[in-house]
Amino acid sequence: MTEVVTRFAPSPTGYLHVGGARTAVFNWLWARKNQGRFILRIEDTDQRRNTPTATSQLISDLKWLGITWDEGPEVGGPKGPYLQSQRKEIYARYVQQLLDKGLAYYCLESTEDLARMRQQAQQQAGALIYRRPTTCPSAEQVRQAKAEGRPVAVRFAIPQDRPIVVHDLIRGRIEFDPAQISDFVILKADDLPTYNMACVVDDYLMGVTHVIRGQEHLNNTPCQQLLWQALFGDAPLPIYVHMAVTISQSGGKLSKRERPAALQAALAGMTDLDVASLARIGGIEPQQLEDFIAGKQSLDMPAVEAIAGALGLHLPEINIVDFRRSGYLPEAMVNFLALLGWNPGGNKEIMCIEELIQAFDLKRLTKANSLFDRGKLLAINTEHLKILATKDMPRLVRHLRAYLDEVRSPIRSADDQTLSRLIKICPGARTLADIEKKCRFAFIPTEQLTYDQVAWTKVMVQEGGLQVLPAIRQALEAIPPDQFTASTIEQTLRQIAQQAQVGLGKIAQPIRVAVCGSAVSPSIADTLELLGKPTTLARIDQALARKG
RNA sequence: GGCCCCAUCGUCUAGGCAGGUCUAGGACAUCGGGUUUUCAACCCGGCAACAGGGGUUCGAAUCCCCUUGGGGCUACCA
Repeated sequence: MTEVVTRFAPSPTGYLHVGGARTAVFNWLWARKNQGRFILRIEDTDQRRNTPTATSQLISDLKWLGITWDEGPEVGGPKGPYLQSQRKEIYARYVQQLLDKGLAYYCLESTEDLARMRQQAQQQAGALIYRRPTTCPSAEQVRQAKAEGRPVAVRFAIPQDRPIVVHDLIRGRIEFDPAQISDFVILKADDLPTYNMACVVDDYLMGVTHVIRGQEHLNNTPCQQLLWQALFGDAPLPIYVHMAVTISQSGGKLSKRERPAALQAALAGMTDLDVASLARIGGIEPQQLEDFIAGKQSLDMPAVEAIAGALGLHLPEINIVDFRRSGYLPEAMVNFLALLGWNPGGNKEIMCIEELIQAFDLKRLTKANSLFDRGKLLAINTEHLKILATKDMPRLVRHLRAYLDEVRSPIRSADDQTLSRLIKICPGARTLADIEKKCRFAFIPTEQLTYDQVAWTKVMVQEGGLQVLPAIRQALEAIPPDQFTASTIEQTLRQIAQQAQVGLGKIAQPIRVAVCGSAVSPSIADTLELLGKPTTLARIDQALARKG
């Protein structure tokens, strides 16, 4: 039995996308399940699209998810380098081999030539299918073209003598007609290989046994298989596994465009817009914002996020960072991603990493595309939050701290013991953001406390909260400082409620609004204990003074 | 347009390959009720699906064909 080797091979064009993360999860799970190796390979052969920071961002997103690789950037390995841009000479050797064997040939068309040919083909049959001309450019012509700075590419000649049969682990036998497949470019004019070429060479050299990827690559597979056979003869092909893809609510691919689209839709639906100040927040011109709202112009991410943030708008999460910033747990993310297109067969859904590795099986991958459902993610996150709180509090505290740092919450100054306490007094929280929102009142100075006007009017004015507050204050003040604990506070408040013959809510809500400024916080006793006696009293006084 | 993949509740799916045990199971969402000091969580209950049409068969969600619908590819992107 040969060792299982899988790889995740993203092209570094930005943040790690959920779809990419899902591919990474499946490859990683399969390698771990089989005690095999998992490789991270960076496919940066497109010089125009790659951004310099993308690789490090990608790496930090994978690390956050808890995905570790045995070979790749940062950890190295025997088959490196793991950045394709650093493997140029390797690919060049293999391209030359194909050229020598007559299985590939040069072509000298310019981009404009190809565009013209494509247009012509469109009018007749459909797509352009490039075929080897009877006489290909000679070595002399190639040299001359290069000297003149004209583009020179190398194409692979698709053998036309037999159908191409691909075997896919979940889809079975798939037959392709070679007449439908264009002779594709393997070496670009910039001397870098194309995806199909680099992928095949690297998968072979790195000993990849299972190619697990999205089904958008299914049509590349005959090309890659042909290339593999031309280059490596009878060497066993990797096992191809084309997973169904994840699509968005709107139908197509889950795209980064969803975030700007959500913002645009929200802005377009607003009546009283302060375009000038919003544009300033986004760091753009008012006219640009107008055009964006009208759908005439796009905005870059920082601008989109700044404006959405100013409006308190929640944008749909697309990248792994988005989920991290929304307070999701990595183990919930991995659990959810794994369940998108796979399931263990029984009714078990909530699984920790170890359980996922145990249960994972490529044969149980689903064939149909699935819709990304954030509601389900939320539910899974809620479960994991609950599990971690009882089974691994230190770990949960680390997650919470990382989240607080990420969103620069005032709570981030608290020590670990306090964080663990916050988690305990927020038992039903769905995300780390819930905990932050619910507890931040205790970490801002009393004088900077803001009051939610709706809650204030309802609880303090309409329901007469301000009238009962002085008596409550008196009772709380009577509690000795060393006994100002949740249980004593609760006892005291219940007594007041009983004597006044009202429900606890009539007592608790006015205090809550007075000390938190809002109608939402942990249970009232926990809230006051967290605040401490002096602050509690000071805030009640401040609230009482507020009525004027 | 051409080629490839796919099709069970609103969503993720079990069941399909080895046809009867499926009056189709679970989870999320939703709705109703309960608990409750707010939010959330929690408990109980309800609604809800085999895309359509033809075959094969004693019998089809399951096998075959067609239609329809969805997705992907059709780059010197990956």
